[in-house]
This record gives sequence, C-alpha cells and structure tokens, in this order.
Amino acid sequence: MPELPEVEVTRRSFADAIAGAKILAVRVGKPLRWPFGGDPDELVGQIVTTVRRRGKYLLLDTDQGLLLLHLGMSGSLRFATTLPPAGAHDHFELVTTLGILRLNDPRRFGAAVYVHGEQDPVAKKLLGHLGMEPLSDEFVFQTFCAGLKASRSSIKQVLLNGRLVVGVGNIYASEALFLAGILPTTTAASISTTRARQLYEAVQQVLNAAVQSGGSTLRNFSSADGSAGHFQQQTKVYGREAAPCHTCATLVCMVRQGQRSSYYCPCCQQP
DNA sequence: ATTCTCACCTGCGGGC
DNA sequence: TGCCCGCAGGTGAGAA
Repeated sequence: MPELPEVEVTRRSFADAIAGAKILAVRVGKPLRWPFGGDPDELVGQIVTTVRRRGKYLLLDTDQGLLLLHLGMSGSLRFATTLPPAGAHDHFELVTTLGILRLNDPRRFGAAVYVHGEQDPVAKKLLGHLGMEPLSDEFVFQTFCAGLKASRSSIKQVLLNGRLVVGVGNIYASEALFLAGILPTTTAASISTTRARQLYEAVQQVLNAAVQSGGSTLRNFSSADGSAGHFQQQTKVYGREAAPCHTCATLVCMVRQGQRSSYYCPCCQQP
C-alpha cells in the first residue's frame, strides 16, 4: 500500500511518541522480504532515538544501531501502549517502555532489517541507489530534468523505479502524470524542459496533498495511531478506468506497463 | 550499462 | 456455494 505519503504519515504518527523508548523485547513472526540481519535480541536494551524516512523506508535510529522498516505492498504499523494479541499477519514487534510497535503485513513483502549504521553493506544495498527526496531541498529540477533526458524508458517507469526520485509509487505516478498532462507511456527523454518542469511541480504537489489527506487507504492501511487516509477519494485517474475525467468528461483509460496498471485521460494527457 | 521480466506472498472480487 | 483466475500500494535479482 505504502508509497511516500503513507510512509510519511505513518512516521509522523509515532515518531515523537516512541522517541526515548527503551526496547524491552523483540518478537519476530514469519520471514519477511529480507533477513533480519542478526540476533533480534541484540536490540534489547537499546534506546530508540529518532524515526526518519528515506524513500519508502522508515529508519529507526537507536543509540547503538539502525532498524530499517519497509511496509512492502500490504504492511502497516501500529504503535500503542496496549494492543490486541498478535494475529497471523503480525510479523515483527518491538516491546518498549513507551509502547508496542507492531508490523502487520499479510503479503510479507515488507521488511525489518537491523544494521549498525547507514554505512553497513546491507544498508547500502537497500538505500545506496535511492534517488532524490521529492519533498526536500535536495529535489533539484536540473538534476530531475537531466535524469529524464538520459533515460529511454517510459516516464511512468522512471518515476516508479526510484533511481531519480524516490517515494512515487503506482498511485502517485499516475496522479502526477495527470496533473502534468503527460501520457504515462511517453519516453522520458522526449519530454521538453517546460513539461519536465510541470511534472517536477506535479510530483511535489500530489505527494504533499496526499500527506495532508493522511495518505491513501485502499485496503486496510492505517497510520501507527490507527487512523485511515482518504486521498483515494480524490484521485483524478488512479482506479477510475471508464469513469469520466473530472476535467473534460472523457473516459479514463488504463494501460499495462511492466505488469502495473497506469491510468490516464487520453484527452488531458499528451505524449 | 541500461532495461525488462520475474519472483516473493496472501487475500479478495469477479466470472463461471 | 465453491473454484479458478487475475489483480493488488514494492523492488531486488537475474536475464537480455
């Protein structure tokens, strides 16, 4: 479920509450996307200091190391002083002095990985190739535009793959391309500087709007305090195949790109 | 080097 | 009602 907005909303919903917590126990369920990377009990006694986000990863700094969490396609976190008994899809849990942090992930594409720091080889493998953070000052138009010019892939794929800009997943790629008036199948390198600028703005606009709306809740997503998002109610094209475009009433179309669905308005969006 | 396809896993909705 | 198929918010590995 989680693209940048959902991960960021999740982060904000428990970052302050967990700061300073001492880890009392670690519970591990079924295997996730990546091995944990050590003995989970190594975390016991460590203090959670801060919660950061890099792309779609959450980075929990402790006084001795770094815990990487990823929500995959179906993951969500809860942080509360008390929680119901762990269910079949609760695969990772930190019991702390300030509450229980629990990862629920039915499909298990998510991950919980412990490393000693961002220079750790495993951390570098997971984070090292990630592109610019679209909601930070490091998101520079000139770099973005140059990256588009250098790619022969479709613009939808470039937005999705995270090498140029991180955090844009299947929902927000379609939405940003609609806002920019660009067809998802357009070759990235063929996009003019003017339209690249529109896309650069659109990416930031749609991600900011989604964060403001608490993210999208398509199935069971909720932030760590249990609240759902509602951006899915304001998508312009995503999930709206055969429905009328809100701008021009033309029916929204769907196309498969790299086994993912892309939605677009054939009237409002051009190559 | 870059680009494309596949695999990982579970659940749900639609069609028969 | 039950079964089978396709699809779902991600992404690294390996092939081309």
